[in-house]
Amino acid sequence: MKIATWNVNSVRSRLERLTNFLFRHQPDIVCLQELKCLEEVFPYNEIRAAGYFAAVHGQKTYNGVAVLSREEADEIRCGFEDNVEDSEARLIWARFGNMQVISVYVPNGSEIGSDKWHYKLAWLERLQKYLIINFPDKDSPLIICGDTNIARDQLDMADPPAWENTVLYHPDIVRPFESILKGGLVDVFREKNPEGKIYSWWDYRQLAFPRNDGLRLDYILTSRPLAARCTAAYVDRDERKGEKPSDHAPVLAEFD
DNA sequence: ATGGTAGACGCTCTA
Repeated sequence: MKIATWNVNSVRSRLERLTNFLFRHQPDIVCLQELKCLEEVFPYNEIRAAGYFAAVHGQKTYNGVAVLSREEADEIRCGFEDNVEDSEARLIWARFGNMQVISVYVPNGSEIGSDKWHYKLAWLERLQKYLIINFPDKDSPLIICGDTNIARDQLDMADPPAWENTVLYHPDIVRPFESILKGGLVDVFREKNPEGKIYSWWDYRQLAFPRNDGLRLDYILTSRPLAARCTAAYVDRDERKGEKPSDHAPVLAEFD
């Protein structure tokens, strides 16, 4: 089983890249973030022609998440369903038999102390609560993929001092993220690449990609029994090259 | 403190 996660930065402007990616890798599941479109204009036909079903939680201009799959999901749910008023499409859950897959797009946070920063902190608390309430069986097959907008530690940053106390690396977000992991999830990329210094995002500006001045912001997290069956995890850097790349490269993991 | 780039939308916001 092959799983991928990719912040595509607009699914419509990245459609040809995405279908080529699907053809090249033949993943079973792909979690997408930053669709930047409503469900009614999501390119279902092209994705279906590429051999995939799509569970979509869309939003105009911003955010938007999806789960693409070879087999159609048995059940789909959007958002935390926690009665908090929230118009941002940042989480979708899909069930395939007893396996559950979640695509997440954690808020960026803009600037420390800003309204968006406080929204990010609150969102992470809601995510933690959501996981505790909805996934009490820590041994059931669960996969959470997405752009967390969080680097865990120095191994996830090319230039750690540059990111100290920014919205992408700050104790107030690293702490809850580590707490979520301790709740029974494994960062399978880290497990397979303990030496770190491999990134999934590079700013479009200042030649960040050619200088490999990146961060690892995109994660594949799984429950422990699934993680034990992970055979490989890697970043497809080629997708950050060439014409019109997303600023994120896909992260992939394979399971026996 | 600013600006560098990209995408969607509509002359600005978000990342």
